[in-house]
Amino acid sequence: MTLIQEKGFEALTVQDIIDRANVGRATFYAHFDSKEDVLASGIENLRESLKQRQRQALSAGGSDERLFGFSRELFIHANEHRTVFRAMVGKRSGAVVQQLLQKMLVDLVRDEVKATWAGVENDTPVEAVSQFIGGGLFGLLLWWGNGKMRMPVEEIDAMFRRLAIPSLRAAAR
Amino acid sequence: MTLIQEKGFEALTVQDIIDRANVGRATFYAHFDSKEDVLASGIENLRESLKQRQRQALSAGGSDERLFGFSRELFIHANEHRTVFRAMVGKRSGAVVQQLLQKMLVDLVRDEVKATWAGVENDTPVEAVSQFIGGGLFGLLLWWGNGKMRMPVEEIDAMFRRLAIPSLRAAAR
DNA sequence: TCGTTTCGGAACATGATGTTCACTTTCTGA
DNA sequence: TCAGAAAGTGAACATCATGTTCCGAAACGA
Repeated sequence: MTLIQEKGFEALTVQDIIDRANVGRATFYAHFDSKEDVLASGIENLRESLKQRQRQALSAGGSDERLFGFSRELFIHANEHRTVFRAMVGKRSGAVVQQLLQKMLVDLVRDEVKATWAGVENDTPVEAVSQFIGGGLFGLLLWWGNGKMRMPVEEIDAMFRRLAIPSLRAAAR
Repeated sequence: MTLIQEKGFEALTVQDIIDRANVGRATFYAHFDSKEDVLASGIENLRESLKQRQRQALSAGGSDERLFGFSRELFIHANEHRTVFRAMVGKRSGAVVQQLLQKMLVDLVRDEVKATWAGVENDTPVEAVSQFIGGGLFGLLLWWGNGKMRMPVEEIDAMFRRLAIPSLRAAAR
């Protein structure tokens, strides 16, 4: 994470990593296939952390107002770790990071959609809605993160919910 | 494009390009900075082509039903060039291509949002809505394209409109 | 403590990148 | 038509990142 903040993920090299980690080259390749692989397991941690928060939010709320309640946790999380977050999401880190992050978001959204649509009739496949809302959320997150992030968490989250929930409602029939 | 279909963009090398193009190495670097640069100008062509279609759609329609009318053109376009499209968007081509494509889509959406929101009061910045809807559209497009694309153009387009238009409506106030 | 597993790091093969250079081809306009 | 300008050619090169291999050192565990 420190290294990503310093040079961005794109410019990062395996040599940088093993130097910083005081680890031999062979050792690195015994554990990871590539720097992308390292990133993937890093993202896996993030996913777990968000999942945790999502579960909390779901069990705490439950009312209709908590639809996509995890989004608030997401924005809070991004805001708390804004230095790392902006390094990951910024121009210098490149598209690979973003792809992994988006996939993670879509997964989170899918769980939510599945949960709230249990037994509901609908015209639109769960997967399509998840891709749409997940993609939209990620777009919003990127925009927020690449700006100066001076918009408060509550506001960007409200914005997302104002955009996403009508979509979800409209897709269910 | 042919080369991307063969090996995907990621695996493509400058050597491949200049061999296929019967061009000297020095000549290549006299015109482009990198293979990404080549891709960027390729995408620029695509953007022009879509812009063209968008203008046609806007002038032809104009009614409320034509909101995001360009999306139909987009899906048609993707479907017509499905071989190239799937090569560009597929796993093998990697995240750089996708990033460029998404940026292009968000630009298209932004124009549309700006046009339909001229003078309308709204709670949500144009940019946020554009990022959300553009991101969602791209997510949908990826999902459609990476599947077998056996869902008809009309259907995926209807799906997008069913998801996006309520968002747009809800964001305007 | 001894055998097994893991680590360290140098060395190496491979392959892509981007630049330079001497040379050839193509273009252009008087 | 032709001479000078502009653009293209491809070999050669320096540089750099990747991923593998190997052997000695260290850590582990029963």
